[in-house]
Amino acid sequence: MATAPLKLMPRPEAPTDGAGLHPLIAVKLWENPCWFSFRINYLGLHFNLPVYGWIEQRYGLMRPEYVVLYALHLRDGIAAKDVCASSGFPKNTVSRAIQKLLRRRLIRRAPDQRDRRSYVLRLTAEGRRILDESVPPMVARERRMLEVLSRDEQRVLSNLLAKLVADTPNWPSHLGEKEEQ
Amino acid sequence: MATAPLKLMPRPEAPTDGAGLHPLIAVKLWENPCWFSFRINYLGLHFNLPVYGWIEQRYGLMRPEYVVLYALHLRDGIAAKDVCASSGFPKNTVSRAIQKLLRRRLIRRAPDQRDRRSYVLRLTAEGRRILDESVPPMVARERRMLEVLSRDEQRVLSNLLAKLVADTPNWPSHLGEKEEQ
DNA sequence: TCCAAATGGTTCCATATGGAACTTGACGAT
DNA sequence: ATCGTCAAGTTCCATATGGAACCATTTGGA
Repeated sequence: MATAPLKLMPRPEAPTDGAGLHPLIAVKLWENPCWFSFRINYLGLHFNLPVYGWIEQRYGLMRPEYVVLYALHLRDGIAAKDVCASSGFPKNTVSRAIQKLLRRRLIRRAPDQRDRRSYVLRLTAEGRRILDESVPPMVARERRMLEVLSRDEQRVLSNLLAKLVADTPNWPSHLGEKEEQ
Repeated sequence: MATAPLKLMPRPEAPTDGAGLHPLIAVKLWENPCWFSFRINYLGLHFNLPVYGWIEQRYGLMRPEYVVLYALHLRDGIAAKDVCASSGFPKNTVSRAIQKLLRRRLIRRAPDQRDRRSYVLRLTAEGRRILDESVPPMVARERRMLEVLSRDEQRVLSNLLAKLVADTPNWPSHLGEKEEQ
């Protein structure tokens, strides 16, 4: 039982910032009981929209397809179920994405020896090429987003967000559950 | 020109946490050049999925519809364009959401005197009732998510995220732009 | 050992979603 | 005044998306 969280996060400092902010965005930012989820979602949007828009019109890859590709970039040899678990996409969406990537020869797959229902996915050279080309702009975008924060602030933010992510397995999956599903 | 951001955020402490984490999630968390956007998106997911799932099956309201409702909860008398600007939904989606809310008498609207293309949106008593009922569980969810953080950590996190949101108007809207669209 | 339940992946289908074109009104310049 | 441009909202349409049912395999209990 932690101490009760704050009722509402107050405007931290003089709003010298927030100059060009749309009035309703300012309201959602400063007078919102759900300040956390709004900020998270809003920031996510400002990454996803430009990044996945760019990827789609440059490579003709939908978001789920690129998500699969990117996951393989981090760990070659994973299975569809891993992509589902780590991305939150439903398995049919991931399945379809994989089909399209196979047809375009950006990945290949082999039956998993340990579990014959499953497949081991791997990047092809062409798939790797696309990633080598597209990841740097993504990273650049992120850096641009974080640019207002000092290096120390970035470190602190990283730690706090990591703490939250690491705690997600303990969160109830539905609303109104009495904890412990 | 700020100092160059960190190449990669290192695992901050001994991974005493991260116990029940799926291996690929751990990888995306600790070995990801785009650590920020992953964490943001992942956390957003763990709010949106349960919350909007609950709202849909309880009230039959889709996400865009509830977003409109919630915006009116924060500021009565806004217009559709404000919801678009602050939520990131395209205007046709918001338009449709408003139609459905009108038909269900959860909101009403009047022509805007200053601009006769536009409408002033307001909650009805029934709309307000739904909000009074549904907002507390949402807030509870958020609190549950933030529970691992101390009150001070929550305050710091709030400030850092607010800084970022306040800076969004300065971000280029497309990838690969040479700053300053 | 065998059967029920769970799991990885695919297919089917209904629909929510967003791009593009359109209508009406505002607004600035000449 | 009048025209061209832009903005607010709506409608149309093609499609990406996710729920549900399905098959094949694995798992774990009795």
